[in-house]
Amino acid sequence: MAGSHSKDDPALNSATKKTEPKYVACDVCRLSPICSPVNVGGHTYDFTGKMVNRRHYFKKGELIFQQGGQATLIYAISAGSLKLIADVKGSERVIDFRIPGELVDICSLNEGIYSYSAQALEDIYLCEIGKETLNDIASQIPEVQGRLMKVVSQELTNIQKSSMLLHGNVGSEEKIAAFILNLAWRYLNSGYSCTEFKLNMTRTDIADYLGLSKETVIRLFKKLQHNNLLKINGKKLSIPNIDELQKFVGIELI
Amino acid sequence: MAGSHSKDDPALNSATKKTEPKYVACDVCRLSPICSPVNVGGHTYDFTGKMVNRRHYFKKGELIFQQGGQATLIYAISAGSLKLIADVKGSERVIDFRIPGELVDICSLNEGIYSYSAQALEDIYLCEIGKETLNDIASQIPEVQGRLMKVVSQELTNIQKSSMLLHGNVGSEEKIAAFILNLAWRYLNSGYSCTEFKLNMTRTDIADYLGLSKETVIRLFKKLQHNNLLKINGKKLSIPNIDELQKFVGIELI
DNA sequence: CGCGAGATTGAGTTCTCTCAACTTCTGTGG
DNA sequence: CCACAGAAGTTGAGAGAACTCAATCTCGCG
Repeated sequence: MAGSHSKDDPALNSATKKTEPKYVACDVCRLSPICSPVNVGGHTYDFTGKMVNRRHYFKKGELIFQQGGQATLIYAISAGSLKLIADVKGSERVIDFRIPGELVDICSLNEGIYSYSAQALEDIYLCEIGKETLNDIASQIPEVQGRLMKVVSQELTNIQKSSMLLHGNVGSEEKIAAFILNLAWRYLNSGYSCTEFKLNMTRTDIADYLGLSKETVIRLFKKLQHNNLLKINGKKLSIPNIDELQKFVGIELI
Repeated sequence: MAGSHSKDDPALNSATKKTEPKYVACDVCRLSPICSPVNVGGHTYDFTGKMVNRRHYFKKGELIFQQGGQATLIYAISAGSLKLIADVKGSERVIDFRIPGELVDICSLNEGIYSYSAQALEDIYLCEIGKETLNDIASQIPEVQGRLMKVVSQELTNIQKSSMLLHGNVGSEEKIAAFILNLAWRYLNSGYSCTEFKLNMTRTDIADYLGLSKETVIRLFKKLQHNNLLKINGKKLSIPNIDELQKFVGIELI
């Protein structure tokens, strides 16, 4: 019964076909203020050609950048999703995930090196912006500076909100629910359905991200499903009643 | 044997005497770029008088601002420390702590309302900046805009680093160690000793912040002390070997 | 079709929480 | 300065949650 209508839903289906992925619309991308033309002294300029490399393709499993490497580019996801991972005591730890429309690592703006690695969870397309060029243009054109400011402070708010959500919950069941709610919220921000989307990461990734074992994640998914807070079928997830989920998590996000 | 040299250590002793607290130096404050005079067209202007209210006093336990309230001011701590708390499912949850030199809630820059409350952990002094005025001046003077950008993106990096540190650890013992390491790093950033400082918050606050019970926090403190990673005496804390602690946590921060 | 990664399930162990008693610290009023 | 009350910190014991280990199942891909 499920899946009949999922063929055209980009959230469920991004880049699964090898041919042409569903790119996210530029106007939901967090970088869109930067990519829009600028009006200076009555003339309109488009700087993006100088610094934006659009839709760079990366294969599933490929590393986009590596922890410790020189940070010269800023990435935004056009299609597909990825995970951020860091080496902690010799083993890999999942720091976060990124979905279409989101920035990958805005922190690198004022950091010289990447503090984690980014790995494609599926075939993805990224827009890349040269950090140096962006900073140069921003320092010369106040309008761009202002927009960049908007982008960064919006990102700050998002990170803070996510962190509060995941951090504030004691029980593991609530933690997982909060994780899903956070994802839902982010899909909504990128113009997708917030009640039905695909979990592109493995259970192990989720477990690692939340600091739980994969078995616990599986069992709590089942428990949440039993309590009618989630419906999960493999990687397909849907939220029957988002208000119930929010009540359970204890935070009004959507 | 302890305490003989602690009388003049501001980290150990901020605002414990009722008379005059040890204010943090302006040049370690995260807002100092904003408070410094600006050069415009060959002339030097100091806007701070227009928008900065210096060293506003708050009593221990007092609320600086409240979750849901209108965010009109941005705060930086001049002396003392505070906790950020939010209401989750009817009960109070500790979101984070702030120490001298740090900004209290830079997120409110582009949010209309506070997403949590701030409560003084001891008698504190705060510098307040009017949000509106700051935004106005920033939009008119590129130099200020650029500095504000610097402040915000630095804050973004800090939050991200803290979140990564606390989020990335599986075991509770490592979680607490990471919390202490994070505090140490922040005290260092504010010009204090990173190996010896005071825990101004209660054990319950720490437990709440980390999602543990207060009993577990106490027991794990004891365990960490037994393993020579920490020395704890009431609220006084010292780190015998910070490299050992970092190795234990698995992240090189200092 | 078979391989391998990922997902699932069960059983036993370990860790953390809860509850309750008790001690210590702190601030206030006499 | 002392006594007292309330808050914070500490400790122990039993219950519950999450982890580990191991076996099995499923699905996508070559």
